[in-house]
Amino acid sequence: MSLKHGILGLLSYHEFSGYELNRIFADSLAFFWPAQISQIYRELTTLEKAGWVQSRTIVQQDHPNKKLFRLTDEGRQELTRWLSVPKADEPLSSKFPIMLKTFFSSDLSFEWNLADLKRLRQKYEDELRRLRAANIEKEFAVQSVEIKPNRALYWQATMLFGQSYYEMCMRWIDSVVAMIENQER
Amino acid sequence: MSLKHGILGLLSYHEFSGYELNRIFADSLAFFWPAQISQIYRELTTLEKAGWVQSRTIVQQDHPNKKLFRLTDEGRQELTRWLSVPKADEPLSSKFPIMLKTFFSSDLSFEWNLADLKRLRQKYEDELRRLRAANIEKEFAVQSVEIKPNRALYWQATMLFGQSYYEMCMRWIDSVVAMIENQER
DNA sequence: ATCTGCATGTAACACGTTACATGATTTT
DNA sequence: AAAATCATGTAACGTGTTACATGCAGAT
Repeated sequence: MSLKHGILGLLSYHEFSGYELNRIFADSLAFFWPAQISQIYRELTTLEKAGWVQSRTIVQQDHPNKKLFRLTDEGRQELTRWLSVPKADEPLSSKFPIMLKTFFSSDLSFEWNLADLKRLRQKYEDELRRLRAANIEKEFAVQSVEIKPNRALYWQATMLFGQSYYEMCMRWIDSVVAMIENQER
Repeated sequence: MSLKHGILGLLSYHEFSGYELNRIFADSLAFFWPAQISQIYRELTTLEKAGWVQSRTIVQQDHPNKKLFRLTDEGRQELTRWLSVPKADEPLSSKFPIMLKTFFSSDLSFEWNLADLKRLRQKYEDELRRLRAANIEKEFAVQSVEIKPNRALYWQATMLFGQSYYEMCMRWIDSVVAMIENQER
């Protein structure tokens, strides 16, 4: 029930095509809301049927034509309604595939699990570096979105979450490695 | 692609009915893999068609009959195959609905957001308490699952993750509250 | 009397993923 | 010459959610 609202949120900043929305998702929202471009296109048609967005076609000569979507008044109302639902009412935790595997990891050897966790730690480290280097404000500026200080504040808050999350995951791996090494003796 | 494997994993411990599997999911795996009972039933029929599990019906007099599922050799192979795929190959981050909302929170007032974050913090605190009080080993013992020390080790690892996650979320809220209060002045 | 627990499921819908199709332009 | 970028989408399948149906036993 939320890719729809992510799209409404972005369209509340500016008019975008499906293709542009996909870029923004990949650049700025992917950490907490990965999205496929095909799904974005589908949701856009659903949103238009619902009357929450409206499209107009821009004819281009050097590139294929594009369809720009803008938020309608009803769409803006729906966005505000969604935002007004307390965060505490959302399901707190989603799915953590890595934990599901960890839960059943006793089937494999200690050595294998230690090596596997090491690789995973490296991947978290890489992702953390990528996140720290990311610059949402710049990316939005490229898309000619106005950077109001309040907006930037909440963008930064989500970036902070991403970094805290990866750091926590790395500390968790260190603890588990210690637990395994203790058990081994 | 993973509820299937969660079920295979549990059936590698012991024979269970759909109803029992649902209990175990709710008691022990819900934090990192919430599951609906209707979906569990559906996956069980899919798994049986695939030849990964096999059922037998237990006739009962005081209660409705029940269908116990056991892992086949092919099922065990599939479980091992899945476990052997490096964790680093899994998608690192899933969806965080709370972050999606946070990202677009500039539409609402500082006061509203502060109050909303406060409520959310309380909810994390409650969940953390619940998790700390949970005792997977006991719950499995009730289901007559053998508690091998290696199993218990990885169960604990996932519990540790849950706790670290909630603690991190609470610290994150504290930081964001401070950010908002700084901006306000 | 009403609710909870035991036990199994179906149906409809919503959301997510993967693969495929098209075709010009621009960069490597 | 090959790959990436711009741009839109469809089809099929897989996964997840919500609502509904059934019915007995035991506890409040």
